[in-house]
Amino acid sequence: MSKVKKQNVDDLRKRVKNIIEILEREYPDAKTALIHKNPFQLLIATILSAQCTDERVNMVTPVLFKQYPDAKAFAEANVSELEIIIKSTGFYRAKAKNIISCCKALVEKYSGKVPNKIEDLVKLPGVGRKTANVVLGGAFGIASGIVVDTHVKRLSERLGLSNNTNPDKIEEELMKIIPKNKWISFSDMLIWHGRKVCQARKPKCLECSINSYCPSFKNFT
DNA sequence: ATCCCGAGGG
DNA sequence: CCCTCTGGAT
Repeated sequence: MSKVKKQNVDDLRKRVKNIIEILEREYPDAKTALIHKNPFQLLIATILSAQCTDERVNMVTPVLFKQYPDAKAFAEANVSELEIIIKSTGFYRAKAKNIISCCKALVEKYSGKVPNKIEDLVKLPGVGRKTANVVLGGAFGIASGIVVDTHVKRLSERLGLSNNTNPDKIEEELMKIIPKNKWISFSDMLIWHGRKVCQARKPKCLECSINSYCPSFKNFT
């Protein structure tokens, strides 16, 4: 690694440390917005959350889990009945298909229990790194990586923490500059901040608590 | 019109 | 790398 690059990484680490300190005060109980601590329910809720708000996911999950309490029940579910229940979360056909095949795999390979290793989770149908990291962090408390969703992606770019567009590359870069004990809370804080302040369209830069650390501040004011 | 706590497939 | 899948909120 070149000297210049190492210096950049050190600067980034310092800047991230300050950003994290401010956000921790602003969002003291940053944790997953999906209300399920149970690994299985968190997994299903996270699959449902693609391109859809957590409020809407939390709207359907009570009836969903009453109807299908475990992986076995989902594995044997009727596709169109499942589709009707999750319709309001969008992408419902793909999600229903993914959830059923995911649960079939859980029943066959893991006797219905959610594995706690990222290599295993990512192999499940419909589960990518984002979903896997949410489940590992939210339900198992394991910092196996960093959740990169559209909010984390957008804020990382605006804050100058990563120049990449590929979520896997962004995760890789973030892991280098963020202390491991902040991996789980970091994404949640960015997601909260991304929804409340640093929105995609009209970011509220003037009321942003970390604007002095943001290279994009001038672009929006 | 445009965006939302994505993943699979070409 | 791109595209598609979907309803709902703003």
